[in-house]
Amino acid sequence: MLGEFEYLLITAAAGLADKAYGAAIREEIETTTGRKCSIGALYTTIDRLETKGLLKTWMGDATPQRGGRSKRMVRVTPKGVQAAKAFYDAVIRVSRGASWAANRTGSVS
Amino acid sequence: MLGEFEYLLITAAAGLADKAYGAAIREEIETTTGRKCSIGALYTTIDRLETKGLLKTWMGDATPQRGGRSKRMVRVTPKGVQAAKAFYDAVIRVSRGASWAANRTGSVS
DNA sequence: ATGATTAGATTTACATTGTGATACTAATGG
DNA sequence: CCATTAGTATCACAATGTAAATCTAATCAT
Repeated sequence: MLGEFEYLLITAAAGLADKAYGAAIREEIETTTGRKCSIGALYTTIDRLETKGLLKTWMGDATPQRGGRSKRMVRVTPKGVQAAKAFYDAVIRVSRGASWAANRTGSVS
Repeated sequence: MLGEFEYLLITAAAGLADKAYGAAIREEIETTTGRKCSIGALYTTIDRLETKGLLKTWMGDATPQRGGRSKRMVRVTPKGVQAAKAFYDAVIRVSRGASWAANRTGSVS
């Protein structure tokens, strides 16, 4: 099963689509969660997810800005999407009936 | 932030209410998730959550059955409920827009 | 009453995941 | 040609997740 931060990372990367690369993903995570995302957390997790085949990464070209360095681009693989879905479904299913979860019927309006 | 298994455990315990004790929680987790819950995972996590103040436990009396041993009863503290809610909300918020998440508006039917 | 059986809890050791701190790399601007 | 800067890489450690084996005491059958 995915860890919680792994899920966050995959979700952020998926949302950024072809604009997904290390620093941008970090930015995204920080804005959507409101909490700090350390550099270490980011790249070690990217590495691990790539090893597991849930992400694919490659070096893109540099930002044409002062200091712009070659970016590590990220793409979520089908297997990654599947794992994310499994995580999400598990949380929803388990939470059914919990007082803190919106009392959903399972059907969507 | 809570880990994923910690969330599972709190949710199961909350659902069982005053019938929540080690073995029952384990049973609950296995049926709602469909995956094995090892003994070690269970009690070490209970210990950790208690240390963090998210659970309170005490020894109850034995089941009046052959081998019935004193049960370790579990109650989720207000702080525990709060942590679970935070975890749940974080997952929902972050997943907004993800292809694998049901496209919910935030309102509930 | 005594040993086998059994529900349940505990412990230990290790694997996986999460995180801060620090260092590296190369392009740009002056 | 060096200071600055966007971005990546690495390291060491903390927190979480898990399997396997063991302990405990109440009941049952004899």
